[in-house]
Amino acid sequence: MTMDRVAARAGTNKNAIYRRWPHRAALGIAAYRHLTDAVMPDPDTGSLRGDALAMLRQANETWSSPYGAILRGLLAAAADDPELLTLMRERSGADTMDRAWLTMLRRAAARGEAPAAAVHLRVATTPMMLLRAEYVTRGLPSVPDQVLTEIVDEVFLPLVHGRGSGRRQALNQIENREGGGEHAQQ
Amino acid sequence: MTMDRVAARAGTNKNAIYRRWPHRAALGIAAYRHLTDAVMPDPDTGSLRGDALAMLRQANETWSSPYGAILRGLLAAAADDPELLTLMRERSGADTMDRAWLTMLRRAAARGEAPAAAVHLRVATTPMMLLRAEYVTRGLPSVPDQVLTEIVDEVFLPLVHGRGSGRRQALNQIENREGGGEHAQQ
DNA sequence: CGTATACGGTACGCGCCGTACCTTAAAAGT
DNA sequence: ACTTTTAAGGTACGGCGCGTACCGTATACG
Repeated sequence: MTMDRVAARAGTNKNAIYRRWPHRAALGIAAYRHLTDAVMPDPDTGSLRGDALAMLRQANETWSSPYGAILRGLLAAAADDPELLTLMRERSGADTMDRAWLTMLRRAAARGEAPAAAVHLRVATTPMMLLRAEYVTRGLPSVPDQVLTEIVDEVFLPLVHGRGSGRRQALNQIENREGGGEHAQQ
Repeated sequence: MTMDRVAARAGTNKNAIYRRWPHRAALGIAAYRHLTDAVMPDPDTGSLRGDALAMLRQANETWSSPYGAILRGLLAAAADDPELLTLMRERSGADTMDRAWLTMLRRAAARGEAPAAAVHLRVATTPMMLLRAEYVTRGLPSVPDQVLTEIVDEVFLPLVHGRGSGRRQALNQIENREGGGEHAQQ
């Protein structure tokens, strides 16, 4: 993903590219938008598990594609540039993704498949966060499907059902929060 | 984190550094080891919540330090080099960390604070994975303490208690696995 | 037909990595 | 005490990649 290569691949030279995009990063963001605008179909398979797996599989496929490779490299290059990172996140449709997960949870709650307390942003974003972290720790462009099912079956679904379904942990959390909550920030 | 700067800061020049470490990455790995060897005290606060928070806080502090900044930059630079990444992970004591989380869960299970089914690698690694993903999505340098408590209270503890505590989701998962398990890989 | 705007091409400066060559000081051997 | 081996510091270079400046050329507009 060098500018020279991009230019060569486009049949021209760097100059034409720098006329349209100020930075290398801007080009990457544009590529990302172009990539994400195409897809993201808000799956509705009828079960929470099916929806979650569909989302994860689609995301995994996206990030494994050649575009994804470019994206990952670009993201890595921008790791030390906070403002660039926020720009990428803003324009990347990441919160569109989060909203999709939330509506997915709402549908599940409406079906009685999940407690209402599971409709929570932190819960909704957890699977994608885990997938992202998996990308970071592995060097690989693709995550095996087994990992995706494990994220869903061993973490996401137990988490969804663990929230609000018991009174024991609710009490636990309340009484423990007394001792830990006021550390908030330093 | 340029080699010239490192050399200048060490009061010498690049040459001496390249005599000891073959790559820039090797230097970073050494720095990481030097960093992680010092700490990691396997906290035992008496409650699962306290232990988890202690681990997360300590990790957050570590990654926010100047060393952490170097590490993050280095990790970003190595994002497209799988063999280097595995080398970093092998020598980084990441699985030491995972083991610490597992023993933490075992202690909690022994105290009756968590079901035995919660002693699971995927569960144990989840909080650190979430923290890592938080670092990726934010520009960092540091994650506010509120996020850490949210990871623990909204995800980790419900997840721990959600596993094995109910028979409904167990059945759910079994019957659903019929329809999804054999997708394994493509 | 002259002019303005956009495009293609070459070349350059800067920063950084990694290496090669040279000089100098300390350690080891005789 | 003198020589030789070894380790260290210093300078310079080649390569790569980003971003910019300068130059030539084609197409649109008055």
